[in-house]
Amino acid sequence: MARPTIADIATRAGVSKGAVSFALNGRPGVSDATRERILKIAEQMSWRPHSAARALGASRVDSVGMVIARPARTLGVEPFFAHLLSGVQSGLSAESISLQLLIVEDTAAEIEVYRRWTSEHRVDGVILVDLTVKDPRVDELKALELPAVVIGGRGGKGALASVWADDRDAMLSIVEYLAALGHRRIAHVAGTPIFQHTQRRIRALRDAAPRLGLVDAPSLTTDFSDAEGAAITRRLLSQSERPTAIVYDSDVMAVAGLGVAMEMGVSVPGDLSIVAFDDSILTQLMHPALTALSRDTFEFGRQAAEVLLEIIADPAQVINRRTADPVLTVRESTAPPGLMLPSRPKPI
Amino acid sequence: MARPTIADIATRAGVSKGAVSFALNGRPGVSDATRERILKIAEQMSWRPHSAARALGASRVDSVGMVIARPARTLGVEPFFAHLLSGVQSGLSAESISLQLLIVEDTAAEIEVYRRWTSEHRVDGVILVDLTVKDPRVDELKALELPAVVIGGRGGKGALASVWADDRDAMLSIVEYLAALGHRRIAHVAGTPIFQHTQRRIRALRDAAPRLGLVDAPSLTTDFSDAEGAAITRRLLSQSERPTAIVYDSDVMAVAGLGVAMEMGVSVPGDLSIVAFDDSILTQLMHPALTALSRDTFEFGRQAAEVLLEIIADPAQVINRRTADPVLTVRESTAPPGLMLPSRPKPI
DNA sequence: TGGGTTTGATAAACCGGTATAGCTCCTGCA
DNA sequence: TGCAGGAGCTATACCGGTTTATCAAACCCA
Repeated sequence: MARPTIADIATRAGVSKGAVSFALNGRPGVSDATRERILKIAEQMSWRPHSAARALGASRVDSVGMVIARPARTLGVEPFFAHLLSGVQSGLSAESISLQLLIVEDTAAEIEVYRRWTSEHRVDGVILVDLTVKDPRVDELKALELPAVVIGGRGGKGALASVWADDRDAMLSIVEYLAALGHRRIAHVAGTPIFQHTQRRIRALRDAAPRLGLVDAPSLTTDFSDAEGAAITRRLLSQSERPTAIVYDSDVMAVAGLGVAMEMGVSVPGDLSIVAFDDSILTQLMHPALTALSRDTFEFGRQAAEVLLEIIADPAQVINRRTADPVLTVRESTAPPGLMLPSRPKPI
Repeated sequence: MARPTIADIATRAGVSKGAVSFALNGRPGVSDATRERILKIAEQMSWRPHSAARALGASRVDSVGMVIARPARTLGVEPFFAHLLSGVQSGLSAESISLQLLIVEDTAAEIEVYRRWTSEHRVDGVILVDLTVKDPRVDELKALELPAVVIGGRGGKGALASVWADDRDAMLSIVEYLAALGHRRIAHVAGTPIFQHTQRRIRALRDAAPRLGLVDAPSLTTDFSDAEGAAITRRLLSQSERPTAIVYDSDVMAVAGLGVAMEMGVSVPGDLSIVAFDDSILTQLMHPALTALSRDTFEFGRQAAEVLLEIIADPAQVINRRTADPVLTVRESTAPPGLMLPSRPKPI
């Protein structure tokens, strides 16, 4: 009882292969009665298209790819990718398109993968993350004519399709809140400057500083690691004029920063307010729980998938879709500067 | 300049398609001289096999699948999957086999995916994680005749291939260490009892308790969430006879437990030692840093991929490969019970 | 020197679909 | 009544590889 093919269905229904193909794909060429009959037989024999056969004839593969170029050890901690992935899949599953995921070490390897995928016809399109300034992947993908969607960053003049949230607004919502609390010395422990989103956040803070009357608003870049996050925090808190609030570009760095504050006897949020530019279970596990910017990452992924399918259907168009704005979830790590706290039982 | 096919190579080399196929696949049927010539031309034209065409003729697809059945929100925090994935990929990339990843909500959906993959010929085999007792997936995969490897749990009588580490030994190494420090009241905040590894850990502790002279060694099951981890810890620490050490089945729960201890004024490791049955950046970020059991998850994944490829090559065999034993990484959260600590600057 | 085996290569079938040219009715309209 | 046009279907080519049957030439040994 091997898997049935459309030929089997054809004999059983007493029609030709072509008729079966028409019926199964909802194309004209067969009467409604015949179509009905064929569909029923296909159902009975539990027929499923052989993906390779279909991919060979037509040129679509019903599969899209996503490559993440980061060393594995920095991956798992952030729920970002897990949520993004589920979102992407939920967007794809409607059309029962499958997803190829690859984790590689660097961008060079990533580009190599795109080349291979294209020449082997393994994917119909790809989803890009972590867009850098002057990202070489953009040109490469254009050259390969491989449909692509950029997550989190306008495709720019190069004009790949994109799905993005407004980093600028997000940063503003954080610093405006801190300024409203009375903070004037706000530091920003940023990520790697090669990422476009890092750049946008830095610029947003710099631009807003005068308007909000901030005395000092330095952005200090890091490699996103907990170690550098801690080191920079240590430096900031050792200055004679300490910041009264620090914004971290990731939850991991924020947690590391909190640890440093504790270790130095700086009370949070009494002496220092902390905000994480990314929410996760991590921020909630801490004592005090960290105020964080929550983004709907799942939805982000879902929309990216949706846009990619549209692009694949019609590669001529360029779609730039803006997703819901991130919202600031205020928890226990932010307060007016210098606030005397009612004694909590040993804050940690 | 469309992608070259073997027909193009054949004309250019002045031979038949068949000869080209033989040459490119290193099979006998062509002379060394001709083979050489064909390979050079293929190289020049930068030929790559069309994956669909190859999959159609032969029956392999050069692609394996992995389905993770967990709600997305519990995923990302643990680096487990990220490391596992990279490991799997490193094992596959040698043979340039691609990986299909799917995150679904439950086992029913997972089984549905296996059925679909099989009937659509999308994968040559699959990798299973989170084996439960009486796991329905085992029978299903046998029925589908889909090659499979179980990660972290012997295939059992059902006899799927497997790659496993010794949970029993791992648990023993933890409790023997704690017992050696002098602990006699050790509690175990376990995961979900439906998982085989949870069962094995519980049994290991129960069996070892008398030998180690443990007064009390309860295993309390949870859903692996930080909330339940915290709740159980609260209950344990409210008893008149508190445990002096707690072993947590995951790093997230251990962190939540640490938070509860702090909140209740129980000093760690002075009054309570904490061990996490899984290591990650989380455990290192805490103050005190948590003693944890480190497993080489990457290697785990790599070996699983390796075994899967062997199984695919020869489905008759059953491989059960044991990986390197996990090791206990001692940090700051464990000490002899009742130890007076030299004052640390505000331990958190 | 002749029959049998080995070597190197070819032509053609095949995998399971899709696309298309073409054929046979049937209908409608002049 | 004759014919254009369309609906409904069949036959067949095709996608890009792999595999098999076949065959000619070379080789081997008695």
